[in-house]
Amino acid sequence: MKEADQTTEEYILDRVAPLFNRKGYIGTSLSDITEVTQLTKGAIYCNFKNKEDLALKAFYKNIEFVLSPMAEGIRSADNAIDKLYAITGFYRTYFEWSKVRGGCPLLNVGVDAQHVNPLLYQAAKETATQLIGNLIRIIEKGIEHQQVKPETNASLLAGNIYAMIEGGVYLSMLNDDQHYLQNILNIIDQMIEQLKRQ
Amino acid sequence: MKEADQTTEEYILDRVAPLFNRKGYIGTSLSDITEVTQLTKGAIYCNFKNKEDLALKAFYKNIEFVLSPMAEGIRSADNAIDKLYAITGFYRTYFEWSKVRGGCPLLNVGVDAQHVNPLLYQAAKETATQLIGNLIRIIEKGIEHQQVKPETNASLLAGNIYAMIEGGVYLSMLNDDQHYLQNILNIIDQMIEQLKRQ
DNA sequence: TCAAACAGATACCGATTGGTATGTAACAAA
DNA sequence: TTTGTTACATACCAATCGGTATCTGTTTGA
Repeated sequence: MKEADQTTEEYILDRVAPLFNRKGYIGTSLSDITEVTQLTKGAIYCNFKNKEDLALKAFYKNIEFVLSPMAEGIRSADNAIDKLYAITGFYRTYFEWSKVRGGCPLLNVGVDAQHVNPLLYQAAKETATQLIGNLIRIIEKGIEHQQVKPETNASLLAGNIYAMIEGGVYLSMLNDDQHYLQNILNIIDQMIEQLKRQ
Repeated sequence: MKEADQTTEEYILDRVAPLFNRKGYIGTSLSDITEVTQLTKGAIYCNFKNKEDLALKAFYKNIEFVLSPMAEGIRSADNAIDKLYAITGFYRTYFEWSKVRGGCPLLNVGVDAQHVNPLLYQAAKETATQLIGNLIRIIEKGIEHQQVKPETNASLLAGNIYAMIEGGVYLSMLNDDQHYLQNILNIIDQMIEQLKRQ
């Protein structure tokens, strides 16, 4: 079961994170957790303070998992426009990629936890802020290095792009049809093209 | 408590619907329900088959409530372009309007119920299909009556608009800041403006 | 070699879950 | 007035909830 060099904590998180992503905080019970890990409550509470602690770490695990391929794509692009295209390129694979983990954890937790678990909700909020912040910085650097039109409103554009992406993700998940997300990414690509300083 | 001409069933739904919208299907317990209605389980199970039946009817109640002002706006516009502007105009009030009910029921149930309650999930899916369908019909009628550019892809555009709206709703709810939605609606208004057949 | 430390299993806790069987009081039809 | 029906309350059910105290077996350090 457990991989050779993996701690029990990591093993539990690996098994439990997709569960929380799918069924939400309240919807995931401790018996679900013991079943999927094939461990007992003793083992769980030895490695995590409580259910909330486990759910929070599972959320970060999910975020790290689904977004990990994006960072490399951004880094390997050497100008702002290509970095933006790297982001939309990444999200073109996102539907299938995140589906195996139970969908987009940012969307799931942001909606699920809002009136249910303040800590999880705060984590989702901060993650979104961070993602949009990264986008803002890319655009601003692009303006600075004269790759992007100087009149561009970076934070406005970044917010719009992320709203569009999450909306596309939502509709695609709801209908189990990735076209919604793909079509939105096409629109974003058009917006990026018009950002270029010629 | 109960309004004069209101049946007990309607009274229960009125009280319970915002609860389900906020806390989700599993997160809303029968004791939450009896507490908010000041009724007993006997009364609840006399008027509804079970929790699932109640949650489903509560969802439709929520949808009807939050979307009811939109229909009138659309109907009173006499051409496709103005109908589309009526939709974005409605969604400019949507953040504050839906907030008192616990946010957008379509977003909440679509995300909450997916791996938890097939019936609710299906209801959310069908509601989204219906909303996008309405939008498609408006655009197609606009093409037919030569108000909208004939080369417009109605279903593509309708999907994009709804994805953008739901994405804006999501980010606004997450950050408790309606600017995200407003900014997206500005983009959609630009898209509508470019739809005009001149 | 022995004791302390630790990881995990077992067994249990009170509280709460969704649901139901029965009771009761009000009303409607005869 | 009687009788059947309805609407809701009460009281109860087994199952499950998150969490903990205790036990056991292994590992580690002196």
